[in-house]
Amino acid sequence: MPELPEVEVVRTGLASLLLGRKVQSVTAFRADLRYPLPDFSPLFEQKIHAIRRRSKYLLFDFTGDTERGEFEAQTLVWHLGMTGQFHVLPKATSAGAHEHVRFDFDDGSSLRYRDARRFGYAGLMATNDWEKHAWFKRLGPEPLFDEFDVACLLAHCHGRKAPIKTLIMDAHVVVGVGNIYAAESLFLAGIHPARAAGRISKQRLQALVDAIKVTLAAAIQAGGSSISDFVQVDGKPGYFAHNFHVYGREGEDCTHCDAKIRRIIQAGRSSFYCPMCQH
DNA sequence: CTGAAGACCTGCCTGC
DNA sequence: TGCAGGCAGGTCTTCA
Repeated sequence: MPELPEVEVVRTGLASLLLGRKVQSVTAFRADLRYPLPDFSPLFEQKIHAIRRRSKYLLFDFTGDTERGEFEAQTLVWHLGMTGQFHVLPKATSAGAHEHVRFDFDDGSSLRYRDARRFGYAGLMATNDWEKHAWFKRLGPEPLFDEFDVACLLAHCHGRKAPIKTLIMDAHVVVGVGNIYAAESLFLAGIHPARAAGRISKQRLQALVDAIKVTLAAAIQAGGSSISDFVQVDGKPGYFAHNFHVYGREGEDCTHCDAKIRRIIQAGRSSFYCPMCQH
């Protein structure tokens, strides 16, 4: 399901429903997803006081403050993989297909995690040092922050023969750019996805930085992409798919010229581009 | 170090 | 209708 915009839309939806909720119980219906699930028992009686995002990870911050006493504040880290979904439903609602974990709260609601392919994963870590965890310590900048700029991208591209598309999808370079938005950003910037990263001018890399920011921001604004099974927390679909210029449009007309959109395989993934507009 | 390929797992669509 | 094959948004590991 998710690239950065989808995760951000899920984060907003969950925050609107779950802040201040106290955990009554957590049930895991299996021992692992991609990795073994953590022991959730430290979260018992704790309240969610913030829901944040870093890269494509959701971070649920708990208070550490319960009737049993004070505990070190914990952060529940969750990655949705390809098909993970969170839904907030009344406790009485029966489990759906592929529902692997549920959190029951004090107000009668429950948070359900569903994930058909089980590429998702979760971890529980101390709030004051989650950034030191292996999942985070080598991540690149957030694409929508000022820290991601042309100087940063240029430094990673220098001397690299790897295709630019592979490079912008590398989380050590910049986080959150997945297969869909990489394709869309490269189209906007007029850069061919197979072009060697080290052979692109600073000016064109600047255009790419701008295109990534514009593309991701527009997708968040639109409520995420409705590709396949992406749904928001309340079950409504995202709408960004209606705005795709190249992704999933092999053989169709380019939106800017008379050429047909092409598909190639890079690093085992489909890449879509316009042979006239991108070089 | 770099870059490519395979691995994880299930569902859905296409074509025979 | 049934079934094989290809494909899917992400990351991590392995190999040359």
